[in-house]
Order: sequence, then structure tokens, then C-alpha cells
Amino acid sequence: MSPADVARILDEMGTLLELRGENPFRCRAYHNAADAIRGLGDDLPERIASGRLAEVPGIGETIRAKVVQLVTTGSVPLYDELRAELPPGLVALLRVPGLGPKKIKALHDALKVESLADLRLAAESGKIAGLKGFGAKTEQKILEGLGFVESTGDRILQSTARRLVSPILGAVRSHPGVIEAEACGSLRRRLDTIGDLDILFSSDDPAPVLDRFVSLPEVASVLAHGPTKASVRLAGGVQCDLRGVSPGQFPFALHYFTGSKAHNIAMRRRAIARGLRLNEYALEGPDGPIPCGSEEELFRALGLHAIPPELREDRGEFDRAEAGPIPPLVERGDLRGTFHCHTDWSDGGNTLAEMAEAARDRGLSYLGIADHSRSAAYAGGLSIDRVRRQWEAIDELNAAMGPAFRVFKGIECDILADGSLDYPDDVLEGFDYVVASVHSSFGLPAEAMTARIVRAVRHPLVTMLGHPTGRLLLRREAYAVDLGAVIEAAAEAGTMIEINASPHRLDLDAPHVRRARDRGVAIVINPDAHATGGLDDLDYGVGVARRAGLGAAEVFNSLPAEEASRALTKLRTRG
DNA sequence: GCCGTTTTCGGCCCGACTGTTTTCAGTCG
Ligand SMILES: Nc1nc2c(ncn2[C@H]2C[C@H](O)[C@@H](COP(=O)(O)OP(=O)(O)OP(=O)(O)O)O2)c(=O)[nH]1
Ligand SMILES: [Mg+2]
Ligand SMILES: [Mg+2]
Ligand SMILES: [Zn+2]
Repeated sequence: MSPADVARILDEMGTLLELRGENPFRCRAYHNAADAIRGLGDDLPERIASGRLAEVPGIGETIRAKVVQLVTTGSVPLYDELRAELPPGLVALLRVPGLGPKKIKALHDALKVESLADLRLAAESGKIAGLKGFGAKTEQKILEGLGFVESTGDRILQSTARRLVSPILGAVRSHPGVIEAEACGSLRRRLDTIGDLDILFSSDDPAPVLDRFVSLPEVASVLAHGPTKASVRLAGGVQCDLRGVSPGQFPFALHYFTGSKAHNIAMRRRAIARGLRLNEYALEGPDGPIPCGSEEELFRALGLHAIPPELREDRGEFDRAEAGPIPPLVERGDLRGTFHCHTDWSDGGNTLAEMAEAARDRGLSYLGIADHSRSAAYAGGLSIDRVRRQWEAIDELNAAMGPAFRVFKGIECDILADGSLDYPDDVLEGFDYVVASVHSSFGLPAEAMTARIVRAVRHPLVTMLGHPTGRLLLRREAYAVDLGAVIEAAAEAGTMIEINASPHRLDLDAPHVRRARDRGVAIVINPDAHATGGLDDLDYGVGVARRAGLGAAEVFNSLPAEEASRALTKLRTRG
């Protein structure tokens, strides 16, 4: 069983124990262990093999044994017991806003509610309002919540979130009582997908700001509205939380509202261990509050160097920030050029010249073209003849644009089902660089897919591996592939791995980028732009690189054009 | 169930909002 599956089952065990009414701390131990297993990721088998699993914080003897059992046999008695005891539809009830384990247990015990359908029937027939601890309003909320559960998915793309948050943040900032306002939560941490919008503002008088917020035209319904925070559902179903604090509280609240939850809890435990107390308003010492004018000062007060938002997941950042300053993470401004861009020669929307000018307008000094290869007929893949004609066009464009900008000849070359490439070597040799990507036969078994990709990665004319897992966020799972083996092969061959910066992909993901970097693989941030506007997606890729802890020096396209060009030549002639 | 620079027992992050409550539990961030 994979680490992700083990984590999922531990989480479910925690949830089922909650629904059974067990001690909340015991339940949380299972959720914590699930988090710890997710943090280990592909290191789990090695941890088990070396007998060091129980050394992981959050995993004690009891859960260690269960994890080993899950990994080796695929099942564990307590899980089977819980599944047999509790109806399978009960867990889904947690998706109804306002319903938690206690209320669900009460509904189950009193009304035999076992599923969303049962819940709807119970609410519609008015049976819920009479229950102890319930009332007419709760029943009404349940009915509204049921409509929501049935109508919406739970997370959105970062690009969608940015689009949605921008006018709301603008409205908050334009309120005369607002001093500053920031988007926080997973958006500030730049996660792959976003659950809701979290906005923080400072003001000497937050209540009027919240009053105006809940009446914005974007707001479809108000979920909660108090003097310091409000939650609304926007048209379209996305939730938006707004929180207001005084200017002096802002640094503490900014840190709190940025999260992650696990990071916050670790910070608060750290404060306790030092005889202090931390909440979203202040850091309290035995002799009164310890002033902090910024997040940096808060970290400092707890004996830590500054931790950038992208690293705040309780995934080792505390050890690193204790050991010394965290080296600066790569920024968009560090990128000097870009690869993997499409044009109207295949399925792109703009010409070579338009793409080059757009790249130059964005402060870049080189652009690597990568249209589709000939097997990608659906995407206007280039015949060998068209390839040669595009090379001529690029030569002309380079001559026209002068020495301050460089267009590289490249191709996004399909990796065919057997791992061979889509052109003969004598054609591939003519490119400045080659991105190799899988666009077909996604259903291969893991062994075959891994062998296929490894073969391509080892090809001396392949410069970089494109979107290594093929995932489409919220739409399509990654295909089955052993990324550890792919990363090893890339490290041996000197082939780069792409962070595909399209907000629909973000592939390779941050945890594997970190592993690849640790194995010495060069990382390149590619926008996979299909039009000039797609070049702006580079920033999403920078987010992934930052979450992986990468500095500018570890990102290939932060090299200036001359050095990048020399490196590409060297790669083409490796052997 | 996990864990230990005050603990091997007794804590476990901490606060806002809601609804049903007559003093607070549940849910959520
Ligand atoms: N201390 C503490 N902080 C929390 C807790 N739950 C949430 N927070 C903080 C950290 C979160 O990043 C922030 C916003 O909460 P959200 O539920 O919106 O989570 P977040 O934005 O991280 O992820 P999301 O993409 O919305 O699922 O509030 C909690 O239980 N304790
Ligand atoms: Mg959020
Ligand atoms: Mg939120
Ligand atoms: Zn592609």
C-alpha cells in the first residue's frame, strides 16, 4: 500500500473514531499520524525497513504497528472493525457545513440517519428541529447545506482563486477604515489548489468594514458575521473568510491566518515550551506582551529565523529555521528566460514574433520555443519539414531582434509508448533543446510507464522532462509512474526536470521537486504557454519552486542567455 | 494515541460565531 493510501486510511480511522464518540485526542492522534506519513512520502518504505518509523513525531508504538500492517498486508483490524460498525454513508455527512461528529452521531442515534439522503428526508419532514441540541434554525441550515454539498466541488485552482480574490481585496482595501489588507491562507502559501479565500485587514474599527463586506455584490449568502470576522459564500459557491484586527495585532494575525494549521499549532507549542503563549493577537510572556512589528520579529522571538509562507507546513521548516537563516527562495525576478512555449506553428495562439516580444516585455532575455511533435496530430504537431522551416523562421527572428534577445529552437517531443522519441536523432540534433513529454497511452501499468519515461530521460538529446506525471489538477490523476526511479535516471543522465507552471498542472509537484533537487537534478520552470498571456503562469511555477525550497541557483532558467546557451550545447554533446 | 530542558501521568493550540442554552457545546478558522 502506498504512503498516500496509508495516510488516507489513518485519517479515515480518526474520523470514524470521532463519529463513534471516542476521546478527541485519541482521534487526533490518528489525524496527526496521517499528516506525519504524508510528510514522509516516498521515504516511508525506507523508514519501515530501517526500523525507524516510531522515531517520527506523531507516530508511537500503536500506530507504527498499524502502519506496518497496512503497508505489508493492506489491512488492519481496527479499520475493518470501524467500517463494519459504522454505516458507509456517515462520513459524507461531514461535508454538510455545520455538521460535525457530535451532531452526526446524535442524528444517527436518534433518527437512524445514515446517509445524505436520510438526512434530507429527516430535515424535510421536520424531525430534526425537535431533537435535543437541535432547533428550527439548525434544520434549515442543514437543508441549505445539503444543497451546497450536492452542487459544488471542494477546491479551486490557484488561478481561479486569484481572479476571485482580487476584486474583494480591492474592495476591502478601498474602505476608508482599512489600514492594510492581505490575502492569507493557502493562497499566500501558494498551494496547488485552494479551499477558500482568506482575507485579513487591520483597522481601528473593523466592524463597519465587515458590515460592508457581507453586502458586496459578489456575496451570495452570509455564513457568519460577527464583530471581528465574517464568512460568506460567493456566487459560484466559493467561501470567503474575512478577519479584522487592530494595527498592532496585524503581524500576529497575518501569521495566524496564513497558516498552515499544522504550522500554527507547532508555533504555539513552541511558545508554550518557552513559557509563552501565542494566539492570533499577541505573544504573551510571563511579564506581559512581547511586541512584534512583523512576522520576522515573531519568528525571532521564538528562536527562529524567518520562515517564508510557502514553507509553513510543519514539514521540517522549524528544524531548518533553527539551524540558520533559510537561504533566499527563487523569485519571479530571478528568471532570465523561459522554455517550453508554444506558437501558432502548432496549437499556440500567437506567432513566434509575438511570443518573443511578449517575453521581452516581461523582462526576459530569451525564449525557448517548443511546439508539439509530429505524433501530436490533434495539436498541430510539426512534420520534419515544418520543423526545418520553423528553424529558418527562428533564425530570421533572432537576426531581427538583435543580440539582446535570444530565441532558442526547441520541441515538445512526444515520448512514444515504448519510450522512443517522435523524431530520428538527426532531426533532434538540430534543436537547441528538447522537452520530452507523455501525451498518449496514459493507462500503461506503472512498470511500463516508468521504463518508458526513464528511457526518454536517458536519451542524450533530451534536455528536460516535461510535466512528469501528466496530472491535471481537479480533473485527471497522475498516471502510474515510479517518480523515484525517474528522478534517479534524470540525476544520472544529467537531464533536467520541468516544473510545468500551468496552474492546471503544477507538475512536477513541490515535494518531488525537493527530492529531485536533493538528488542533484536541475529544475527548470516552464510556463507551457499557448499564448502570450500564458507567460505570466511562470509565477505559479515559481510558487512550486519556493515550496520546494529552491534558490535561484537551482533553477536553470535563472541563468543568463549566454550561460544557458553554453549549458544546452554541453548537454547535447554529453555522452 | 502521543509524549516529556518543570511531567512516565496528565496534559494535548486557541479563539470566534452560532444556536439553543439558562451557562455552553459544537463547529470552524
Ligand atoms: N491555530 C489554528 N489556526 C487555524 C486552525 N484552522 C485554521 N487555522 C488558520 C491557518 C489556516 O491557514 C488559516 C485559514 O484557514 P483555512 O481553513 O482557510 O485553511 P487554509 O487556507 O490553510 O487551506 P484551504 O486551502 O482553505 O483548505 O487559519 C486551527 O485549528 N488552529
Ligand atoms: Mg483557506
Ligand atoms: Mg478559510
Ligand atoms: Zn505537453
